[in-house]
Amino acid sequence: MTHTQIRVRFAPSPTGHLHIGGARTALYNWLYARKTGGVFVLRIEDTDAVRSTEESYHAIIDALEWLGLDWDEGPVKDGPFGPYVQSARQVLYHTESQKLLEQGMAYHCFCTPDELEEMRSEALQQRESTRYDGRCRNLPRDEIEYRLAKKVPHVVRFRMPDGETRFNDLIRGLITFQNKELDDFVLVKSDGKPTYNFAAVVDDARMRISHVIRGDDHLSNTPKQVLICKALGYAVPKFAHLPMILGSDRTRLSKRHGASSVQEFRRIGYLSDSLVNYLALLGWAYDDKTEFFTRESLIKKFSLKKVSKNPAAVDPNKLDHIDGEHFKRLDAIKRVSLVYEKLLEEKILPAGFRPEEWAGRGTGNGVTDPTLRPGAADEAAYREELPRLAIILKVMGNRLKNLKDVREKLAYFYRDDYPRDAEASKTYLSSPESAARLTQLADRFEKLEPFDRGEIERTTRELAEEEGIKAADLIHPCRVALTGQSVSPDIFSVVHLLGRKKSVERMRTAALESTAHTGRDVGS
RNA sequence: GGCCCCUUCGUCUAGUGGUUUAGGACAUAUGGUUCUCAGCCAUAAAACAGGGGUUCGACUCCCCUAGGGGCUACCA
Repeated sequence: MTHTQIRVRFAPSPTGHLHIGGARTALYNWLYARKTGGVFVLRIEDTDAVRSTEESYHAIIDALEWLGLDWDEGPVKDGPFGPYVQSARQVLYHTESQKLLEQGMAYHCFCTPDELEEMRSEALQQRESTRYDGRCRNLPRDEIEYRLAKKVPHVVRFRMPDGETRFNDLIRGLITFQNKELDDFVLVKSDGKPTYNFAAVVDDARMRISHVIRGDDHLSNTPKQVLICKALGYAVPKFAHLPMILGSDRTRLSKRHGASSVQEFRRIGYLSDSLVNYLALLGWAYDDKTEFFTRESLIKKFSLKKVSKNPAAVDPNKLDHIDGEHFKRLDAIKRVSLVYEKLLEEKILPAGFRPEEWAGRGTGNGVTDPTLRPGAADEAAYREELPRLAIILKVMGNRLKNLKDVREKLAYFYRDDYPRDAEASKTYLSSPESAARLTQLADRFEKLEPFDRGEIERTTRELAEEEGIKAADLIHPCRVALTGQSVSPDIFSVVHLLGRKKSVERMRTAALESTAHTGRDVGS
């Protein structure tokens, strides 16, 4: 075994979804391992029997896989230092705690939770420290044997030595704690399970972890862990404590802050590449310019030395921007299939959607692919719609910045119950003139041959000129009639993509509604 | 309360004693282009928490104060 091999780990507890704070910790560990040619270990810390769930375990595994953070050793992918789930390592914690007990570095404590609670509230009242007072520290040997034999519930506590404990944090430098500030903390709970501090140290040592990279909420636990290491004769790993990630209001991340789990970001439609890129930037920067990174470029550029010390607040705007950058760079095929999936997920694509009804053959719009099989089953719907969707995306251009906006920006291409902006209708569809113009324009579209973008524009401008009005006076009502919004891509392309049938239909409906609203006949 | 950590534009950050009138990005505002929007181009506003030192010189080093965060569980 090489002693220089770098081994890092991500050790989540399966008590909920993977938070973006945890995701960032996992990412930095992964990056460090990949950068140094080291090993990335995944370990599940499920010593809290009450809060750990199978569901959370799967959620975390899924999230890591989605982020592309593959581990070299861990659940699913076994390695030489397994098992990698703490509940399966019970014997080990037991033997290690026995060692400590035998050497007198730990002791049995029979205090009940009630006693401890009393101790604590008393200390609080006297405005004293709430540390354990050590009343079981020096129980007579036979007394201990007796209670143990009688199976009196007990825990194992660490016998805190005098002196001070220091360690050199890779990000924060030398940190010193006075041991008397730490108390005789619990190593083994009364159910026989190890506490976090104990299990983590034992596993880190047995798994040969060389660098512990984790959130800075663990900074205060570190001296305890160093002390356990020393008591057990383990080599002390190097530590790197990452700054915390805060909500946009700079308080601790919680449900109030909207999306905070990887799973939610995924559901909203962020690309995993984007989340990885954004998370990397939360607490780390390569230089004063570069902010677009792929996993590969991050591996090249990442360095623990450049990790910042101060907590970072999540900025949804910046995430959106980064996401847009990645979305923009997607190749066309990939983008089309991602958007198609999103359309399905969002249930925008109605079951049994038939492209030809919208812009299909015979409308002369040239959108359909002649190689497509007619009457295809639903599974083939994708293949059928693909060419049209590709053109929709091309026409949308950079207006569709990400997957997140698919619902809002693409619905009118796929269904008739797309959202309508009341303000837009009021502005462009409420006058008698607009109804009349829509009708005139629809009449022309009905007869237009060929029905392509160029002809659509030509006839629209022609009508405007004949009527002595600006083209915009035709364009705006038409846009609202077709899309329900006052913003859209190039309107002639939209008419073309929607097809003659749908376009004319929507324009006539809008004209009718407009007439109904004004309450009188607007015929010539 | 005790201990530990942190403090550059609204946000993420660059900056490691002089090259700085403190740079970039997001967001914001204004103008140009256009059928709207987006985009693109140009421009603007925006920060070294406060106070003491050290030094010829401090955003950079030290101390204090303030603010924020963490730990102080038989949670992790």
